[in-house]
Amino acid sequence: MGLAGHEVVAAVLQVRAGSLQVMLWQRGKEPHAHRWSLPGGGLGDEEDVETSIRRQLAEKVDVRQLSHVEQLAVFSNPARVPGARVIATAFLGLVPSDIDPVVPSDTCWHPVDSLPPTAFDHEAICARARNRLAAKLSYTNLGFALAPPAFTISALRSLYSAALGYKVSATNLQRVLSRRGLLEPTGATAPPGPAGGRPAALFRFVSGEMRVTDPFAVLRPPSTRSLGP
Amino acid sequence: MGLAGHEVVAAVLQVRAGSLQVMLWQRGKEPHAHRWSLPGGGLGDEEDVETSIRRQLAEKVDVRQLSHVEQLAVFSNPARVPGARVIATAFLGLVPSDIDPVVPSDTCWHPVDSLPPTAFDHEAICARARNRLAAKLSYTNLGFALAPPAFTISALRSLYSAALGYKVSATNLQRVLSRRGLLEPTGATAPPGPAGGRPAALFRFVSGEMRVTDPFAVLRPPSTRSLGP
DNA sequence: GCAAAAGTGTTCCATTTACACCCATGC
DNA sequence: GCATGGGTGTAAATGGAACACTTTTGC
Repeated sequence: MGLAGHEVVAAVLQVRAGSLQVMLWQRGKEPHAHRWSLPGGGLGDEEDVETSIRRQLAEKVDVRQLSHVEQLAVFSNPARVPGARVIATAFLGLVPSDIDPVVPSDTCWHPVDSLPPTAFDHEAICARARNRLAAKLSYTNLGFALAPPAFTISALRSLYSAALGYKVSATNLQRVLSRRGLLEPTGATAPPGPAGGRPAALFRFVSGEMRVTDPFAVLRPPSTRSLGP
Repeated sequence: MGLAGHEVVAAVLQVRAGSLQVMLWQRGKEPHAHRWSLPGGGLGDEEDVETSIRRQLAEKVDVRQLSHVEQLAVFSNPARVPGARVIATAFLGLVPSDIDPVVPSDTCWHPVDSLPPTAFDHEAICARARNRLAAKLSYTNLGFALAPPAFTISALRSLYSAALGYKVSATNLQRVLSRRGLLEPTGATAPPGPAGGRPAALFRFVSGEMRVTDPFAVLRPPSTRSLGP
């Protein structure tokens, strides 16, 4: 194993059954036996932290279809884990809602709203992940990482509502994302439900790479003429 | 020294002489002799990364008056430094424009626009620091960390212009910051210059702690009545 | 009085929200 | 036909940008 005293962990989030959930595994041994823990582990000699967390998620829990991975922060409190000192680089990982990864028997998903007893500082890491996701949904195209390849606007609305924690209007969601050029219609439609109703058009995200779409909320650079240096 | 293979470094930024500058020291020895480097060093046994970078800045370069410190990211490319592997937690540090820290003779300030040859990945870290500062000036009260205890609006305008890299209007700057409740008049005024002119009122920032002031650019929660879950 | 710098009032514009209305389908 | 969900048109509100105008000083 590579660098001693350093680990990488990830809060992998997905919207499942209408709520935002995080993947946790239950520890079998001390310390913190039976508590729930984020996946992760040591850093290899030849890998950077992002490569490492992707490898470990793929090896340990078969999460290969991450639609987005980004660094959150370093957690370095000397007492964060008992025993020899370990500092952690924490990541946010996202999985589209149509994927159901095969996970080991000690691993399952938990709503971020009601976490079971967690190990170490993993609750704080989950909270950080959640906040980062909510913030970026507002000013980037990160919705692509929660959504399947094609979706109706109302399906997208549920994803955003679950991730943000409050109801989002389908009308305005479509308008905002369309005006920013993030959505395009696939041309196909979804069949209506048993109760009838107009068939919903299917959309896709134009890009699968994260991009900032609302860079300057205020204090924009002057628009037309230069005001000088 | 504490944890092997891990260091903390900081891009300390300050607006000096109308431009945004970063504090760098010139390396005397290999590797990367004569190149310019960010201050930092190893992590002690009993300190977390933020405590560590604050200690090192205070010890090595007498920067005790940091108005703001925040984590940027971990830089972990296995080849980022020659020899034994070292990963770095990078910080952004800010110093108010009225402070002139005493720095060692090998250390000086450089405009972030025209950096000298830098060591390792320190140029990328500077770029990250700069971008973070510019972004947070727009949606937080972080201006307090660049400004002296009391200042005129046009002085504040220069600070924002230097940090953002483009001209900011004094009129709108005052309006935006006042509406958000970030500024308050001290009651005093600054004397006009030799050419005359109306004396400028002095202002201060209400808070010296960073706070997000513009949390939802779009996709706000519904305003009045709840739409249900 | 005049120039210079500071501050305010007003208008304009972009964007988002809210809501009413129209559309397409199953029964 | 009518209930049900989907989509659009449109008005209202928000908030920032631009710019003209007033205020206060030095000379």
